[in-house]
Amino acid sequence: MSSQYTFTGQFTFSIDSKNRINIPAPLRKQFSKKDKKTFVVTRGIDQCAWIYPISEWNFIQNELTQLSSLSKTNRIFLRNHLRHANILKFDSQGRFVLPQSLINYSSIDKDVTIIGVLNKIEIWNPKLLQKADQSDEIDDQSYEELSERVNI
Amino acid sequence: MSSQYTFTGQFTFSIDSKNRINIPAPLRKQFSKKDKKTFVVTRGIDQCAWIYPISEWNFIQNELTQLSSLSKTNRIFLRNHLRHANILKFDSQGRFVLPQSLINYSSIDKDVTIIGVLNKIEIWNPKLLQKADQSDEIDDQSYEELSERVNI
DNA sequence: TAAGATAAGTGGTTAATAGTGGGTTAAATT
DNA sequence: AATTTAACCCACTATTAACCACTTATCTTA
Repeated sequence: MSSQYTFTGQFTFSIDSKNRINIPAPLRKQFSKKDKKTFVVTRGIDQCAWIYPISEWNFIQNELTQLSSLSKTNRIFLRNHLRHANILKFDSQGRFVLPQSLINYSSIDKDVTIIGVLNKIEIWNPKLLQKADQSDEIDDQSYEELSERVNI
Repeated sequence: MSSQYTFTGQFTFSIDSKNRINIPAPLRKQFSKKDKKTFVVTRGIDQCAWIYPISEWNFIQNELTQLSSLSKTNRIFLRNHLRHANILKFDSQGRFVLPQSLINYSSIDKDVTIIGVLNKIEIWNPKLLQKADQSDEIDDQSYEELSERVNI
């Protein structure tokens, strides 16, 4: 099953004095009626926050139940991915308050860069994203491997 | 599956004070009804912007959904390819506004050269395209390799 | 070939929406 | 009860998107 969400694009907004962040309108508009402005914010694997519409999150949760807790890797993975998940809604203006723990985790200060990555939305400190841009290069070998899976 | 689009030709237009670019009528006319004037503009691999009709883009996007975000290479790849993708429509006159980030990326100033390249349309700064023409030559060896894949 | 008609490219104006800031009330916590 | 926190509402401004208008080019038909 593939996602109904296809978030794309990049936006730089500011976080206000009440820790509210506006979801860019083009992304917000994609939210289906059934998801009712409800989503999950959690830690990204990189130093950013991830947002999943609730139906996407439920789907991921389903996959996670397949992982046996007998494996240590699985236990750690499950713990770290579930404990930081917050179920939230955005308000009538399309904003939500980013929990302090995630502000700390992703070192967010005043400005945030919001990017659409298919089934999720990422919230970054612009400077950290820029740094990641520079350091995270894909080597030729990896490109070769990707080219066998994706035809662009 | 092969594309329904076969864009060809070259056109030089101007970008106006509101960053609008006109899609040349011969290219525009090819847009199918189901795509409803909707397309994606994103970074080209060379220093230009790429336009995909939405159905073409969806096909690419489908392949991208197969990549798990647990892989670091995948995360970087997905981020960098999706963040610059803007879903747009052209207006009743057949124009669209080129996002500032892409204007910067492709160093577009006043005039643009628009060329059809099968399933996508490329937007260039005329000077850069000319420069690419001169420097990007295909050597005999590469032509030999191509000849085994394409029968012209 | 000329004239009219149609379409294409370009420019500007107006109306709607998006982003941002702040205040008020309700809820929760201590 | 007092203080803090969160939800809700209202308002301002800048940007964007829809609309209208004009000029140039192309096509058609007499």
